[in-house]
Amino acid sequence: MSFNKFLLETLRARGWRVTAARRAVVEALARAGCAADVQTVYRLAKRAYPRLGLVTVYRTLDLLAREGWVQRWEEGGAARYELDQPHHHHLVCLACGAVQRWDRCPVSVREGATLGGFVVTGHRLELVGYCRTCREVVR
Amino acid sequence: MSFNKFLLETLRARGWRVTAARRAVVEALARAGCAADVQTVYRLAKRAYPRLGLVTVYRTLDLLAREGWVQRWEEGGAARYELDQPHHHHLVCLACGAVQRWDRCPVSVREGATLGGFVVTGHRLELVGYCRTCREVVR
DNA sequence: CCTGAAAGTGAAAATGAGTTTCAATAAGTT
DNA sequence: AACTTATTGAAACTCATTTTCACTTTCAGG
Repeated sequence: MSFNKFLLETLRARGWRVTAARRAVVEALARAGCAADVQTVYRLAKRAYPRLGLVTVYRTLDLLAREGWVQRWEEGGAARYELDQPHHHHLVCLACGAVQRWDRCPVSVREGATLGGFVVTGHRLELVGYCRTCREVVR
Repeated sequence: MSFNKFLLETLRARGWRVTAARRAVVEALARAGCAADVQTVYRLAKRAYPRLGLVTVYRTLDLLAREGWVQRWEEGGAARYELDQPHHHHLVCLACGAVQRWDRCPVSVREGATLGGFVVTGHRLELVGYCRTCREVVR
């Protein structure tokens, strides 16, 4: 809970208002864990603050992304968000679509590297394959 | 042109019909190069086969992806496709959205590796940053 | 070469994620 | 408490993608 408070207070310090809707979204995001889609965040947040609108979830996630508190990425036609945690990647199951977090980084290109004029500021890696369950079921 | 023929004949051998629409899409895809969006493929293919419908482009790209001839990935709300070429990755510019192909692979996890029950069959890597042009303009 | 069953097609309508608009509401300053 | 202005929710909208369905084409078998 302390992290959420810090996040919200930092937002306030930067001139944004701290509202019930934003509090609910931040809390939902923290509970949702890795790579939650908008609907999941919406459902969780609405539990704590029933008159929350979906639009506000989009707006808040966008705000948090622009302020650097969450990462945004796309998978299967819908965006996913997660609180900006220590550098990690994702294991995406081709059969069931489940996303697992994986804490190692097997990418040898570091921030600031220049590749023929292109300056690298970061990277996104997804390892695709089959999760333990689907591995047995499929094929 | 020979590659396209091979692709189409292989499809036929697997029981799919080779149609004018599919020929046009495959040719467009070959011309489009790296990471073409659906609209680009559609525009190119329609030149060769004017009564082509957009729906058929979606369907054909989907077929080719399922048959393993093209890679599909998502970026900025619209899917991109490209003929499955030798393993490579993409440099995505945060400012202008341009996508460049990059032929090296800095990922040390190989196919077949098992990570706590998850079997890796492949990976997708995007290096994000600023292209030569935007690097000078932005900031 | 014909022919017919089944696959494939295009147009239009439907879906669904995400965005915009706008009048009403609430945060935080005075 | 009053006031200014950011924020909100609902509804309408946009745009990529999918579905439906009546019509067309492919190609295996004659």
